[in-house]
Amino acid sequence: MKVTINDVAKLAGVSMKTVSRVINNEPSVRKKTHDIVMAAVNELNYQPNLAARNLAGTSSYAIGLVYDNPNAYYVIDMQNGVLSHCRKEGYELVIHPCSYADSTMQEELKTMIKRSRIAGLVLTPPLSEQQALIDMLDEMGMHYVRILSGRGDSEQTSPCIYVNDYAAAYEITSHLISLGHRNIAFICGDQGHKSTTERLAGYEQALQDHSIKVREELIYRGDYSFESGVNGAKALLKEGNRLDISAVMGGNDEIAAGALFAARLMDMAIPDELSITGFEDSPFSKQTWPKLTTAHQDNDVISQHAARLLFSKTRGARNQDKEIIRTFTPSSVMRDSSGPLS
Amino acid sequence: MKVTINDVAKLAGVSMKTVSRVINNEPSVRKKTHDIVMAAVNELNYQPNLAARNLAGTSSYAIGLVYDNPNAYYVIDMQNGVLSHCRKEGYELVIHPCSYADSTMQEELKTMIKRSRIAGLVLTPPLSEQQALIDMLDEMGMHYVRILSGRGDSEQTSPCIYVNDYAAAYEITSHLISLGHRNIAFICGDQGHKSTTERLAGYEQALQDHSIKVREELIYRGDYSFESGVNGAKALLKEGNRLDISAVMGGNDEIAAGALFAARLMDMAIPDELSITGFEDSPFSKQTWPKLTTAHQDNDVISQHAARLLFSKTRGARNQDKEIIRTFTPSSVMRDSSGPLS
DNA sequence: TTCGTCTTTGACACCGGTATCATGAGGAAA
DNA sequence: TTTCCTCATGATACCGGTGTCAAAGACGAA
Repeated sequence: MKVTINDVAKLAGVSMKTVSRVINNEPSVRKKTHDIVMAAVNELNYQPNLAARNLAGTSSYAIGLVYDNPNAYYVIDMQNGVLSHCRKEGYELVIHPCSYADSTMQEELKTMIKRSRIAGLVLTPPLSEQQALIDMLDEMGMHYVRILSGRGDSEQTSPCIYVNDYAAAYEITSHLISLGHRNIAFICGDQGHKSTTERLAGYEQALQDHSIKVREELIYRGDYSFESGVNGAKALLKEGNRLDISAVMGGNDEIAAGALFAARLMDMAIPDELSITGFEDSPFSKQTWPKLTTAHQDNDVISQHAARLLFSKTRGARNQDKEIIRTFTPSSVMRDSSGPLS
Repeated sequence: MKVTINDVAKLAGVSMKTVSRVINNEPSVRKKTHDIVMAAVNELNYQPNLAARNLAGTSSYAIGLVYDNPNAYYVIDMQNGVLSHCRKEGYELVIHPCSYADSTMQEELKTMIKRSRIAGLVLTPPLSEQQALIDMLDEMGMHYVRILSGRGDSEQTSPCIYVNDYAAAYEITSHLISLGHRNIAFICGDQGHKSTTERLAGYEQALQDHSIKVREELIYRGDYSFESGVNGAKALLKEGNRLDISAVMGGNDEIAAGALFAARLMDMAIPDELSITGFEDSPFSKQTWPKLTTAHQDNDVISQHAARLLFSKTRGARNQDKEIIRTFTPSSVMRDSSGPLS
């Protein structure tokens, strides 16, 4: 029933160590031997036992994906990207959802790492921003790759993948300005998240570069939820406020969808009376009415890159230290929820 | 740095086998010994190495979640439910997304099972309906729990969790009828999926029970996508069709959202001119305008139950064979997309 | 006290690979 | 041909637990 390395060795007429060498692509194996062994591997349909490898080897064949993100689409994208790389390399993926507000989170993560002998971690925001967590991992000597909101200008010593939310927000804001908008409101996501700060910063910089004053009363601080979008839009657009808002930028698509909902409640025509934009290009941003203008970030590519980076650190110390840091900039997608100032 | 069972044994002054007995809750360990060992375990913060356990033991400490479902919310719910149980029991979860249309799917799954020494599987629809897959698992002697669309009336020998889509569709249809609707259209999801058949059957039965003839031309066969909802609604509501449709039931929320979008394109007021209903109660069904009437299925509970069922099969053969089958019936949630016939 | 029986504990092989180091084979230089 | 060196291969310990079976201990009855 189950085929072990010994069965392969016997069939190939070599020692098990040679089989081990072949399946691990180690050097010093004669081409001919290699072929004989591979033939045996294929004939028996041999699959190395992960548990045995993890137990015997110095580094394990499992990596972890740690996240605290309510966005199902985001999580799935991350998983799929990392997983596709794992399969290619014969690794296992251990997913670890957790809550960054939970005080036992660090201990639980530590436990998970010890139990499963994790070789490396992919950290997604906002966990990737938690210094205490990073310190713990450094102390443990764990390998990790962080996905962060940022501009990639800092000199990191650990591998990072930056998502340039600043530039994306700058672009969207500029777009709105080019459409004639001057009174542009911004509904922020969770306070304390780097993405919130970065997106807001991009927005402010774009305004300033176009000589538009940043007005604090146009900034609503909420969280990354639909409800926050509804409430933010209601508060900003309330009659009597006289803020003259002609465009609302949402911190993400959910917020934008909420703003859309609120606008509908207030009988405002989108985009004629009000432009609304989102962030992240979630699938549902194409399913709202009207379809959302937003910023597309390629989570598939990002997560695959993260996995690749992690493997290059984990495996041989070959081609290391180059391209430890990489920056992805989301690109704006113009759809129907934004239009010229009327 | 890393604590092994031997360290614990040494500290407790017993043999490693005794420690093994204690952490596995085996019988025949004196209370006093048990306490001494546990004290040592806690003091050293010992975590048994999963790889070693998997390698040495007869059954492993990993289960798999197999799915082929484009709905991110659904997948996340399933994962979380199963995962919460896994953590409780000290198991690892191996997620295995795959495509049921892919001819290599079965081989890949087999490979995964062999590599990771999976103790059991949770199968979600539509994979859980594939007889060839089930046969393969039976042949391998794998444990599995299936989540299926069905009414739980068949005499299954393997553990199943039924989601009674039939009853849910019946309920929603009846609701629409009670609102005065007579010409109710139905936009189906993927052909060949059990949920499609069941939901359609519930719809038809409800019509018949209210002496309304089932009209084939009111049934649009598409798939579980937003686009399908758009196209279906367009086709059904096309001017000149003269079908007199006053309500459209979507096979799931995405279809319903698509129908909503199409209605908007055609300038139809919802629910005044047309009622629309969905299925599944995805988060975005609360975020459309108007909010969708739909059927809520408790995926958290379902997936937790699936995991529990699997563990009871995997572990000791203690309390087995009772409640191999369980049926959950989604409950309808009335929101704003459905209203009385005007 | 002594014996038999049941309970508790320990010694040791084993799971299926990897790591280390020794050994054998083959080729170039002397 | 012999010597030396390098490359290819194999023998064996080991990773950290579990399973088996035998030994030791506890306890009641004779």
